[in-house]
Amino acid sequence: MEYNFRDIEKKWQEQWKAAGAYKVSNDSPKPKFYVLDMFPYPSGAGLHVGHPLGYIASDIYSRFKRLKGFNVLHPMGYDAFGLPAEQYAIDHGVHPAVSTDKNITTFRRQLDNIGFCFDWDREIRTSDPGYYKWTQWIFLQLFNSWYNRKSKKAEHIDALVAIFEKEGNAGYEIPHDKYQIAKTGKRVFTAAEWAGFTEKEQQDILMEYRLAYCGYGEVNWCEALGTVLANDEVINGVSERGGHPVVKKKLRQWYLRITEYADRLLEGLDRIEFSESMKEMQTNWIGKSYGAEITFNVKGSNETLTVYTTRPDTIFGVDFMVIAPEHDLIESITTPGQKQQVEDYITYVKSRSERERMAEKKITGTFTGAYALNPFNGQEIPVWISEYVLAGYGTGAIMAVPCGDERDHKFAQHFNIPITNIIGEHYNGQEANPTKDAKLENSDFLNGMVMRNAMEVVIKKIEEMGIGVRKVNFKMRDAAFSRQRYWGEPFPIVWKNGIAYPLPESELPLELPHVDSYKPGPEGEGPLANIGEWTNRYFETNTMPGYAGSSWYFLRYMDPNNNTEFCSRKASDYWGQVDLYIGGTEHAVGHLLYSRMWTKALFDLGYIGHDEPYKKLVNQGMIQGSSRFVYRINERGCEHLCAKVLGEIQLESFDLKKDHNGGIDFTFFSKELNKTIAVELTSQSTIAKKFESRKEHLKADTHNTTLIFISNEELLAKYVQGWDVLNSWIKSLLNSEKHYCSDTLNRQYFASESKLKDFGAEGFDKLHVDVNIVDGVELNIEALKKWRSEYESAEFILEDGKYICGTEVEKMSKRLYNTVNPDDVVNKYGADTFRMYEMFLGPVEQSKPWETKGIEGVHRFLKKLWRLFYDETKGRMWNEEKANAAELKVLHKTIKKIEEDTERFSFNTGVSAFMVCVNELIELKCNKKEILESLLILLTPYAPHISEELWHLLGNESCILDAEYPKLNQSYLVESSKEYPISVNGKLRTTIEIALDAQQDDVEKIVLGNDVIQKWMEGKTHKKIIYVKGKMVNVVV
RNA sequence: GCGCAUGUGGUGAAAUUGGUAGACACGUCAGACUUAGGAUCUGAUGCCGCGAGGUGUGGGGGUUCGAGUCCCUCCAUGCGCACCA
Repeated sequence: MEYNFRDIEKKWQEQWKAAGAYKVSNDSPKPKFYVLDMFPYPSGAGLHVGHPLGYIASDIYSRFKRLKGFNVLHPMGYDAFGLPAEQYAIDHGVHPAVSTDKNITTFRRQLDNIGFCFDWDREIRTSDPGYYKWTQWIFLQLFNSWYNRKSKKAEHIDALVAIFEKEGNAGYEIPHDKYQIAKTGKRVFTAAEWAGFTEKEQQDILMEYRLAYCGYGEVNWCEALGTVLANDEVINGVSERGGHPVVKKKLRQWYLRITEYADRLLEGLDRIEFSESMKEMQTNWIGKSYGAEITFNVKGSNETLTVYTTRPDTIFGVDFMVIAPEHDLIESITTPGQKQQVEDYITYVKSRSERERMAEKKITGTFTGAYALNPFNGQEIPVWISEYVLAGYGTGAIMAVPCGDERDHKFAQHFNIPITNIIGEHYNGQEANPTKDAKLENSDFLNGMVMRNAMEVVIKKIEEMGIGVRKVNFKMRDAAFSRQRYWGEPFPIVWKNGIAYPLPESELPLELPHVDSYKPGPEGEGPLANIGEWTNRYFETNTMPGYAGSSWYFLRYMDPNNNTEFCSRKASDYWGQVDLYIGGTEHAVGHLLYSRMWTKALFDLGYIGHDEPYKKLVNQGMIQGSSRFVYRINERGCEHLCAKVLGEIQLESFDLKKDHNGGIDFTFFSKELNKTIAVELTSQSTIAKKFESRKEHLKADTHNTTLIFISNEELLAKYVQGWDVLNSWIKSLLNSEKHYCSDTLNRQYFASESKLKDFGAEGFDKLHVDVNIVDGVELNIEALKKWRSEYESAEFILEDGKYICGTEVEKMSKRLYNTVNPDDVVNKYGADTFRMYEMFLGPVEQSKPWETKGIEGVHRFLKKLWRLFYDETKGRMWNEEKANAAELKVLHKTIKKIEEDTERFSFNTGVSAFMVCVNELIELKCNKKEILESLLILLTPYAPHISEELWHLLGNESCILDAEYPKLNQSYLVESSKEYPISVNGKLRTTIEIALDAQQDDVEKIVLGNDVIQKWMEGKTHKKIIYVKGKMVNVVV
């Protein structure tokens, strides 16, 4: 009886499905455990081996917890709205719903192949109206809420209206600190004023408070494509597709007021188990800083310039100001002399994406001609514009202190702005020093004060003088929450007279209408603006962004079929937080912040009982592709090769030179033969024509020229036969009296990696080939010929009879032909092998390239395990004898290791522990059911199919998925002595077996009595002996 | 540019708390069995050296009896940076 994984896996997958083995109930006496994978987007390319990495990890953990007696929720679904489907629709005319559906079917089939324990009855899709009804509903809750800074939580907007009616907004500042009420030009109003506002005026004000609000924002607008582009679709100011110019354009956008939650998002990080780096990324993204806003007068103007600084202590080191190119003040303060320059600069900046502006190493900027005045000493400070200052952060203006800030320093050096040193010897004149511990100099009333302490003094002073305020700032901006696209959730909003009215709940879901074209609407609006029945009803034409549906999906899994609520309070109270969330770091600051904010808002409004969605986060690394390349020899390669041969022939009587007039590659004059030899290399397809026309030229020739026209193809054909063949062939052509013109097949030549040196650095084209037709690095030539018809007649320049490909680690992507389909791997080795191999590759958190080499080892392990039970020739191996101490020790060592490793997500070492265990049992010739049965339970989370099969073959009737996890018995593991490593001066010299309960004195005697140690001590006496019980001994001499 | 992560044999990696570096596999080499082997089994395998021994965790420096692990610094690679999801 052999290990027939195909039958076994098929059989159990069917039986588990029929028995509803993965069905999870919301009602169980067992403790709950919620394991979640990050929401996948079902791309058209299907799953590649990189995708399941995290799913396998979470599946193992889920099954482990289930065996440990938990009621485990482990659901799966699809983040089904998204740009790729829409782009596909634009290119191919297929409705995104249709292509998405198809993609999901493929995804599902591929997932099923791997044997996951998902409860598919709970599947959700964000594009399903039954789902997005609730996305829209939550949006309405956000729209109908405001953030009360006093109670520090979201509340219904009606409560705010009641406050306004009673007392105006004096106690509740408008969140956006620059906003002024259009009618009054002020930020504050009384109850009476409120009552006097029109509905529109009232609604405009309320919009400034809502958690989901409508405003205006700059986007990357591409006129030629008629669409808005993502930052990474813009390269060097032009669109990635088509290379059309891209400019900034203000468009009406929806936003989420996530900034109101900045402090709570920071605070919440202390209560959740994310990696430190993840918390750090979120903290940096939120970017809370403490400082001051200081207002400067502008010389000869009524305008004032307000800057935000985190270092008010450096106020006397300010040598210039830098304002963002979008800054409102530019127009009014720019002097006539600088106007043209400023305008040119702004035009340049408009073409640049924010990313480019921040990444730019080149220093750019221009002077406005204006001067700000230092409020303390009246010093004139030139005001510059530069792209490194972003309008959205702080006040969009900074005071530059070159001696303390690297970027300011570079800017000052570049534009020759004199630098004031306020930190004495801490500044070396070469580079900035951002210290806070220097004593201030050149700083008026601050002189002699340590910078750190001076901050507080300055802030107090500027507040006294009324020229500034203490200010906490956040780098985080409100989250843009709309897209000018089709394939997303429609907003349940109706616009009437410029007022946004929420659709009543009873009209949800507002379904996405059918469109015939996915082209953008007028003025940068989305495709929905093209639909009459949509615009006639004044519906919002923007749609929600990709992260809308994924911001709350973990709640829907708890209660996926609820038609009356997004998730019942009973269900969310039972399941609570996601106990384990597995996914990539790429979501660090997007999805993971947004979903945390949504959770907090829903918590504030009383819909759920917890305010952090994910208790523990494990980041899975990416599986990268290991690309393979073939090298096609090109024209330059042939020339290089020919030159090499000609050089080697070393015909002294020939004078090698380039013929510049005739376009001939090589021209020789032979004194001996008294003739000129012209060697031309060209491709077979054009050689005959060139040869004839050259012959025509020769009629008037006085140099007695012999033409040698060699095609690239023939040159390479000779090269393939060997260097000597090529060499003597060319020699014979040169010595011949006759003209020569190649006549061979037109074909491509590919050179194996080590042959490339004959063709020069640019003599070949590097082409991706499908990794699936390469065995390791050796190309399957026949498969390549079949892969592309153009390669059918290709020739290969081999090394040792093989074609060796080049390799490179890249992102795994269809485009790079380096994807490996899990279906193929599962088909060849089985799901159990695939699961264990993915884990065996290395720690889940780490990124690594996929290599199929090595999977044999894992497959071999499963076969070895199988042979402990059944042997192909000997039949049944297992017996019911009593286990001895050695066997029990192996088992319990394994129980301990597997439990620990699984619990800490160290699945790779877990797999090796199984291997060690099986190796040791084979060594002990142990086939005892008592041992093997427990081992199977341990193995179930990793390799469920083989475990279930053998479990039943041992005579069990029940399902192994709910078996009782073996209990560790420490007493089997107790040791009495240990082989200690003994070092002399830190260098390992020998090992000695010493009892574990030995005391310092005993150990010293034993060690000093050892011959090897005596030898290494070289007669010297020991200074001390370090003895760490159970670890090691070190003799210091 | 800013932020984060990662660098250990020919390869994937292990070393959980500062305590025997390279577990477990792949590959390679040698051997056994076999009509056969892309099956199975046995042994060897970081590097240098015949050996004694030396040396070795990206480079340089430091702390320590002892550093892959801690600190400083430099280098390389990968990921993210707000409309990809």
